[in-house]
Amino acid sequence: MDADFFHQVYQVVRKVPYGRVTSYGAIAKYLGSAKSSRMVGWALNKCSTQKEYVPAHRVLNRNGLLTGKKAFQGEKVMKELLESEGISVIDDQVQDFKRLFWDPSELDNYFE
DNA sequence: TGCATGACCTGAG
DNA sequence: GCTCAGGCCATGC
Repeated sequence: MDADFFHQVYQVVRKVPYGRVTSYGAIAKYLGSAKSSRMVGWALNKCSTQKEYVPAHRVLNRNGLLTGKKAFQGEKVMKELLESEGISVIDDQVQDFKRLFWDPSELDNYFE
């Protein structure tokens, strides 16, 4: 059972569609702990310790800002990854973030 | 054991 | 509309 808050974050992030991005708050809220949005960041910070790869580059803050780029191997890696998916990133700011935003609640269709 | 910090969000002034 | 403060849980010294 993936009762672990961290593990749940990883699962949700892994299910983020290609070319889409989500926010820490959305994940936290989806997990039922909107106030614990900080933990989402911590979870992703440890994502490197996980065996399974976690597309943390698709997770941004509420403003669509690449706040966690520092946690990556290279600060530009996150930008490269996003651009590689067709997402425009300017000054660590995702363009059309509102449009590319993907809410985890849509997973309810696949979950049960 | 206790204080401080961290990839944040929400509410109130 | 913008700014300040509070809150959440976990990790580090």
